[in-house]
Amino acid sequence: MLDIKMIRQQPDVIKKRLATRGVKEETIDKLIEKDVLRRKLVVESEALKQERNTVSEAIAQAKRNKQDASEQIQAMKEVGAKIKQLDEQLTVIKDETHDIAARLPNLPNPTIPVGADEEANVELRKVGTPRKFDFEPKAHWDIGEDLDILDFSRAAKVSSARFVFYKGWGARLERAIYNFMLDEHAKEGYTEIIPPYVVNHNSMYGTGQFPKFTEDVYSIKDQDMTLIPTAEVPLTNYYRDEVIPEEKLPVYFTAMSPSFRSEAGSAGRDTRGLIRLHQFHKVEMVKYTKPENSYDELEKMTTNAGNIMEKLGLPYHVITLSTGDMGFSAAMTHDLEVWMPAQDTYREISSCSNCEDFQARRAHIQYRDENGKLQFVHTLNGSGLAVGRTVAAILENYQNEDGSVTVPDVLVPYLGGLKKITK
RNA sequence: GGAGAGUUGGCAGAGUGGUAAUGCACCGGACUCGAAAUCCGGCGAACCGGCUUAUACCGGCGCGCAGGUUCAAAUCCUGUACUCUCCUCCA
Repeated sequence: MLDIKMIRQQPDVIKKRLATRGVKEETIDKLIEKDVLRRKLVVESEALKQERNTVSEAIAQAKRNKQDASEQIQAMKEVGAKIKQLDEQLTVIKDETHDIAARLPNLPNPTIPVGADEEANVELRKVGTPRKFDFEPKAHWDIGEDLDILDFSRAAKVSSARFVFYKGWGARLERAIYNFMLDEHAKEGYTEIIPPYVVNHNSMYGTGQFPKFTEDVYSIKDQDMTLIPTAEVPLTNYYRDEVIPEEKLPVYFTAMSPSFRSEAGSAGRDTRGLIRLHQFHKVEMVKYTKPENSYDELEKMTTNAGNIMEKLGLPYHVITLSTGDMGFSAAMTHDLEVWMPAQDTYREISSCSNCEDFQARRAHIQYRDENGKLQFVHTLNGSGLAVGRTVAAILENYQNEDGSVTVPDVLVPYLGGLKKITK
């Protein structure tokens, strides 16, 4: 949520910056127009309420003195009716204002590339060198099915397309990977959390998924319950409606959780393999920081995600997303993309974002500064990493010509000493 | 699933229709070499608006949330969320 006072004070600046994210100027004009009307109604209503309070006090006084107050009571009846009418108008205009404001994306950080889509993203750095294969590398879904460690067709039978059974060493590999990731994050000072995987509407609103993106998630019918699309939701809402003691900041959380996504609108994309499923595991990192530290913390978080890949020996690069490619709540996002040999390209495996005070404002997450004033914290979130995509990357990058897959050294202890997955 | 109790500042806690006590904490002052104790005064109810460069000031709102009754609601009525206790069930 953006600060309405800021929009009121510098509408042109806001329009210009939000235009880079596809927000029309008319939307802001409409918002401001409604805000003007809202404040006009507030002033009118409050003036009448003040009168009512004053006269009511006089009525109370008269009653105590056993005097007649019927004239004043009669007058207040009319005032009361007028107030009711104004407040009804006010409720409508408030809802309308909120509907617009709640759907405005965050202001992009001024330093990020401006562009309509991923074409404008900028590569920050490249880490590791893609391996040269002296045979034709197979896609991870073929490797997984040949080794009988991934089963997509039975998942389609039991559930639907875009689900998978991990089996045997496949399941074991998935578990090894997220245990490894959680252990690494613990070393960096993140507190491990196992959050609820189902959350209420307020939580979805707090992180910015609702009201705009209800189509992208699975909600339970007739209940205020939604399957989390990412652990970011419970982790960031942990401190919703709270004032965090200053000395606790920054707060670092990490959690492994399933993520559920309806993938509405992505029909036909990544239809095979582990890349785009309705349910996948992800190790998430979330931070609450003071405003002045949030960008340093974003760099650190991006490094934390990158370190996982380096330890796993996976080549990757880091990009900064352009204004048009960024998620709704983010002010700046670094994506980490892992090298996928069979597709001969980099694919997103992590996304680290600084939301500044956008989510904190929605979710009312504050701290008291040295002057005792309430300030919104900054919130950050990042994947560290998407586990299914990590499995895919390992299968493809570590495959051997005979169809076996070498286990990355750091995972060997997590797989009971196994060094190679074979048939 | 059934029954009951509860939800009021940072914390504790009073308030059965007349417009949110009190204590602790916090801030200021007195006393003191200084501190503690004591005394005096004050702030403080996530918020919104007016006037402002900003404070200050003024007003509204505000007693879990949403409605209703009333000139007037923490208080009465309806619905609902959550917490706790007991019963039932359960990994």
